Amino acid sequence: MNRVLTRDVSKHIGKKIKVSGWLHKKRKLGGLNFINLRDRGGIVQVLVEDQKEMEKLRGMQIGTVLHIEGKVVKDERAPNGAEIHEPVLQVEVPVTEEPPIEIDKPIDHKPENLDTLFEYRGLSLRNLQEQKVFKIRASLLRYIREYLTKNEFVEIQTPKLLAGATEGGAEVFKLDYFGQEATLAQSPQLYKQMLVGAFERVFEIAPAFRAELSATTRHISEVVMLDIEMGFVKNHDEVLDLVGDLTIFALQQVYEEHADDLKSINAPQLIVSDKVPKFTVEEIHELYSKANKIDTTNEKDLIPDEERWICEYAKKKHGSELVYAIDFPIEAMKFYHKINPDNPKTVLWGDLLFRGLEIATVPLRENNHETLVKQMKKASIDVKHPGYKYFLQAMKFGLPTHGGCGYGIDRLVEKVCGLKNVKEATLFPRDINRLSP
RNA sequence: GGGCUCGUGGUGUAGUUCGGUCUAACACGCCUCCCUGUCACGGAGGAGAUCGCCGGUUCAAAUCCGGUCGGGCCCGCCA
Repeated sequence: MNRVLTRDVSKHIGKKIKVSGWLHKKRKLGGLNFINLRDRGGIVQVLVEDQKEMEKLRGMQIGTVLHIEGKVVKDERAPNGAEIHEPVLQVEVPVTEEPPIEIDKPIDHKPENLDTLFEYRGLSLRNLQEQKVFKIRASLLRYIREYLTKNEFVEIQTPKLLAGATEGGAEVFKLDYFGQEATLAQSPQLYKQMLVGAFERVFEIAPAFRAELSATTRHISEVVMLDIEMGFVKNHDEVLDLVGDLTIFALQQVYEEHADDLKSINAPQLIVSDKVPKFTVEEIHELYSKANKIDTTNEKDLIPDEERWICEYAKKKHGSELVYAIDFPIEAMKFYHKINPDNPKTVLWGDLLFRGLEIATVPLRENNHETLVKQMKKASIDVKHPGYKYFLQAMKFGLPTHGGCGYGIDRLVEKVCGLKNVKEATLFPRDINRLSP
């Protein structure tokens, strides 16, 4: 007999079917017993009246792998209007050990208890509520791919084992590579720029490794980044708008497809407008300083509280939970950024913020070989180092005006699902204290 | 790198302020039994913790002190 998925059971009323899955819940009421069976499609209720059949489940814990044959009966009292009667149970994998955490009820996500959640991650993901986050994550990535592919971006994969650091700034992991020192890529930055010379438009969804000693709710040491790079752009706004439109599209699609899931995990309602509103860093400093009586006008970057504040501001005044901070001061620039020709104290660089958190950086690149070399020397970078040599080679042989983004997928999922810690949006998070599971 | 916090059965917590009736309580889970419409089922009973670890103070330590290990949060930095 062919297997029927639990979500399709109600289509077989009156027929005998077979379902396979995991024992999810036992409710014994004496002569009448209910068990729930979980498979990839959800849950089905099985009514077990035969004591001999029920005996097969004595000592069997949640997670026991079962095959059940029985008759589908329509009944208003059953969770989906139908359930399985007169079942014959076959235990494929008996589970006799009590699960260390509960998986049939919502799992506590208090910060101090997240460690337990991750210690038993393989089991906690069997919880239906936990799974929703990762189904939503998968859908987000699907819609992002869909949008970019439609706009003629080529999906690429760049090496993660590198001969040197790709950028300044973030700390990198060092490792032994056949006797030579190698690093783990903290971003595909220079590779994706090189590939603009070949494909014009590229994107990559891949892990990036950050060795920073940051223990906060928004840092993990292995992150999944969406990197986009596009050539022949007219100006910075074109790049900002593409990344903004992409985000609005993916969010709207996911909120439509997963409306029930998002509601059940208490995700906030989505508020977005047609375009992501933009504020210069200077404007944000002024607005924030005025509203909060704290002077941030001398900060080179936004402080975390400003990021939260401007998001609230944009939501109230512009009906958008997405907001751009643009024109960062030159003190914070990286060597490959393009200085703003209209205001040389600033860089053509925007940060995309969502629900109080920086989720992407969206700059324009310096594509003049000579200017770039100057900027690298100013940043004390060895232009002959193998980590930069080939990047400069591509630059020398013609890269058009281009820009793109580094986009934190984990952070996006966190905020979409209304979670409080980026680790909760990651299947197996890596942080300064955790390298397994 | 800096600062602040927490550690009690399998899980989540109470108790720690002010040491003593803590012989450590509650909920969930687990075990046995009862229960014919449960769906966070209900009821009766039961097992399970030397209170992270080491040392100190004291007649007496889950509780106070020191060290150590393991978490969490914030800042810096970043996605």
